[in-house]
Amino acid sequence: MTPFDALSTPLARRLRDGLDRICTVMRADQWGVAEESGLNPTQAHVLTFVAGRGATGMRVRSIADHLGVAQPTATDSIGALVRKGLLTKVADPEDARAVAIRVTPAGHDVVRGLGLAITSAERALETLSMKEQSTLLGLVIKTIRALQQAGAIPPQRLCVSCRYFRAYVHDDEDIPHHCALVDAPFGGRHLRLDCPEHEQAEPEALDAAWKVFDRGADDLPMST
Amino acid sequence: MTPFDALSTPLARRLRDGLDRICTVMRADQWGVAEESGLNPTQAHVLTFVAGRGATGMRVRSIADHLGVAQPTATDSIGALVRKGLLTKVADPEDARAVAIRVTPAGHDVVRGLGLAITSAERALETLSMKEQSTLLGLVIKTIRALQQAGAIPPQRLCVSCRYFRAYVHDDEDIPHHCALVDAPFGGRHLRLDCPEHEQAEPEALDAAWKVFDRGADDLPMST
DNA sequence: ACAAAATAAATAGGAGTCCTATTTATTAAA
DNA sequence: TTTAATAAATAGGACTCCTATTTATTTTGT
Repeated sequence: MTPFDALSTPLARRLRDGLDRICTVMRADQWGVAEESGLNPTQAHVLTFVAGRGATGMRVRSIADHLGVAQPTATDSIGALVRKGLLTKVADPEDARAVAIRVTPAGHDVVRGLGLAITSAERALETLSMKEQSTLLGLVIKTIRALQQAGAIPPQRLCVSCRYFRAYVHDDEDIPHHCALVDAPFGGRHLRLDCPEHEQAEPEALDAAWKVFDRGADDLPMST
Repeated sequence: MTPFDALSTPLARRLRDGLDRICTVMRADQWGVAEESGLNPTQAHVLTFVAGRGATGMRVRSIADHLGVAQPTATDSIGALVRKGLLTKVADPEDARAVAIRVTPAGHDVVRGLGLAITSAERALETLSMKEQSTLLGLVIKTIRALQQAGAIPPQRLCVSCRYFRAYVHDDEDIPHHCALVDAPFGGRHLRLDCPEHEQAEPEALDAAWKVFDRGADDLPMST
């Protein structure tokens, strides 16, 4: 039918390479943003991660896993942040081998500053239509799920893997989902990738939820 | 209607953060792949970039721009690759200030090896349906265009910006586009992000092509 | 033609990433 | 309890990545 099927690189490969291009920009963006706070991208990443989760203190290991780097690398970056007074390390009461890493007040200030920046990647994504953005979000979430299932990244706090999530339970196609925690309907464009209120659903429930989500997103009839 | 519109982070921001998660995996992937060849991700990136374009020799500046790093950083990495015998630097005949950087035969061998690896990101993308992958490709391309227009990345050799590209000229919805260079129809799933045969279209033609592409991808009638 | 401005790349200098391998504690298991 | 597994730190080394500056050329404006 067309010679392209045979000749071109596999679709998934091209997709990966395309995402890689976007990643390049994001790295460069991050230097710009982080630098204003006297940090580099890795430090900024560590700091915001701990700020987002570590009210009670994070372990070195989970920080390393989240960043996708070796544990000594995380130790390095945490050290740099401790030196700058943005993180503290205290003994973990539950395990004498471990440390609990927390953000200092100064650290929280920096995190706030980092959050204000709008990067060129974000601006580029804003040029897509709402519908496109929301489609893209769905596809990104599915990709993250696959990565999670493959063990390539630690579990994320996704709406779709939450016990309070109910996929496609409303007729309104604009906001077909429901969050049982706040007891409100919402739509694909509202799906979160890292919800603080997330509570992991049971495996069977999770499977079922994903199935509904998969079916719904692809080719749902346009009404009811 | 739903409290989520008011409460949640902007869609583009969540999208960026989601892509960021995928980037993290890709960085980690790249360590694994590159390391087998005795390289690190940056070196692998430089090497494949030069191999893909630099038959006649690349400038330090374009390599730096492609990687999104400062020029001295590119000098560093090029130096590491020259030391390893994978790149060579020769005086540029057109400009005595510049150098032409080329891949050595040993370098080409390494590039071949790098290309064989299948990363976990690629595998994750393969779990999406063909339709989803091809939708995602379209959205990635649009995002790259926006980044290009904002000057955040140098021009890519995209089908859609090529003078041989004809968007939506065929009735067959599976392969609606046409490449005038090879004179064959092809579909969204075949779109390239870095085609060696690419020739930049004139600005007005480009605008027109993008317009057709934009309209087509979003909500084209299902037949004819 | 010629000083001034712009450009190509290298250098200097320094903080910090990132790795593997190993060591030091502590906790869990056989 | 030995033995294993785990949490984190250390050691050591190659390189990334930055800003600022320097050294050559080219390009421009007069």
